[in-house]
Amino acid sequence: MDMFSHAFDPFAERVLPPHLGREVRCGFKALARFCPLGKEDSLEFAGGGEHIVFVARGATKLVAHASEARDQVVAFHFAGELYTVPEPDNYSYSVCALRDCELLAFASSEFLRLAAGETEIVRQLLDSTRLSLQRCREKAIALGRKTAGERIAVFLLGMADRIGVEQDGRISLELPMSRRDISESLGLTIETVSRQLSRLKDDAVIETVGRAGIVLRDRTDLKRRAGFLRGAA
Amino acid sequence: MDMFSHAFDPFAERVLPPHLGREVRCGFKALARFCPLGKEDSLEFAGGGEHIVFVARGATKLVAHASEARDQVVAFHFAGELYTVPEPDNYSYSVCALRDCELLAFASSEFLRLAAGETEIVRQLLDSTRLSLQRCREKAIALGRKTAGERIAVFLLGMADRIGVEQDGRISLELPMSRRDISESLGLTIETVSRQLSRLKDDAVIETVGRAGIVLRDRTDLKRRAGFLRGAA
DNA sequence: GCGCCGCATTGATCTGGATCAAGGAGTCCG
DNA sequence: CGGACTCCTTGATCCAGATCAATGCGGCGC
Repeated sequence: MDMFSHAFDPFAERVLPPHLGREVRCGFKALARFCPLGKEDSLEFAGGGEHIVFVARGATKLVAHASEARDQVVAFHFAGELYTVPEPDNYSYSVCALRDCELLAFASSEFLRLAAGETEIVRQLLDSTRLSLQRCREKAIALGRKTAGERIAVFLLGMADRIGVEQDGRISLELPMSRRDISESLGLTIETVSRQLSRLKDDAVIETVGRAGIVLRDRTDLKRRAGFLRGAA
Repeated sequence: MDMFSHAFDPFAERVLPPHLGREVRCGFKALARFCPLGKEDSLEFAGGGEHIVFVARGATKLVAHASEARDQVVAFHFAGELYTVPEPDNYSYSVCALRDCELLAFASSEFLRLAAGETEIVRQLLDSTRLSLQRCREKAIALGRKTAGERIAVFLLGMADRIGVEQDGRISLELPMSRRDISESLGLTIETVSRQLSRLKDDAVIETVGRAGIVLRDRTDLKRRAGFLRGAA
């Protein structure tokens, strides 16, 4: 089986309903642009227009270019996730591979035209969009009202939920993004990210394993440091 | 005609397709909770679960309670807009009237069940959600990477697009929200908001009319001050 | 139209995180 | 296995915006 089909299958599995007619299915297959990206490679969508991206394999960041040398990471996405890349407006956006990736990219208008009759696909897209909105709102709350320490705690808890693996009672994660990516996601500098992680290590809340590995030693304490009003325990 | 119908009609007009069957239409009418709110009144959704809100008349803020005395305004919404209020998770959310309002509130799960077969309604909801996501991403960029002056400029330009009226060649707006609301939306303090507005007034970029009135005298200059990379002119 | 109240403005000072500046340590490649 | 390069950490200083503290003034009630 070729690489494209290998990437398309998980998309179909996750987004297209099983009973979907052969023509529509082939329509999506024809519309999908297969994008293998090496680590650090970017997808630019210079052609304008909104796009829909599916991560078949790997991990990506969605970056907004606010101005010269001021980028904001809008979201991280992992294998199996579907999301929208905005049409360039006040900012330009690009998708960048955190590690080797296989993506499927669709022009949003075409995707929606194909999906128009298929409620389940529209519903799937709605659910993905709602999840993105949910995460974006939480990010806005963190950026607007949280201290550096709280943002790091929120970030680690979120990553633990998404890519953490339980290992002898502890949650362990392998961060695919650099300190720079984290700082650009949290509205901080790399120095501040580093200092906050060091503090968590000094306070025995986390352990670090090499550059990317993190083990959460005390999740309760981390939640407390996240400064949530609810579920503070 | 009663107040409820008066509020339901604009909802039906905007969200429900014209050919929609009588039963489904009545289903929505039965599901809608009519909420007249006085200025400063809040809708709390203590019952948990996600909700969908339509603003029939008035203007609202969606507020997240980050922690004791630290609220973040997630979004402002005006008449005719449809949006989702998240289920309480790490934060609790409430909808607050900026002035006298008439809202329709729906339990999200029920709304989606009713809409399940109706692609156009799901599509309408998708479009609303995409717009919310778009705005939320721009907010995240502003909160993560922009200075106080830039945030105020972005805010004024955004409000001008949404509620501004052209008046002898100038754009004039009547802000329904207080300085506190603005500061809680932009991740600043009321003092900083006030100082930045004073500076814009001193620099003859805007005029103020009473507490709420703003006239944009030099929109180009304001765009420059917004620090956009694209369309900087 | 006048006086009161609460929001808004303005000023003085403080501070969390940015910026500037060296080192240190993973990791990759030969 | 070693060398070097890049990313990360740590330390010193600075500054935008927060905080603290008085007034100012628009709008509403009487």
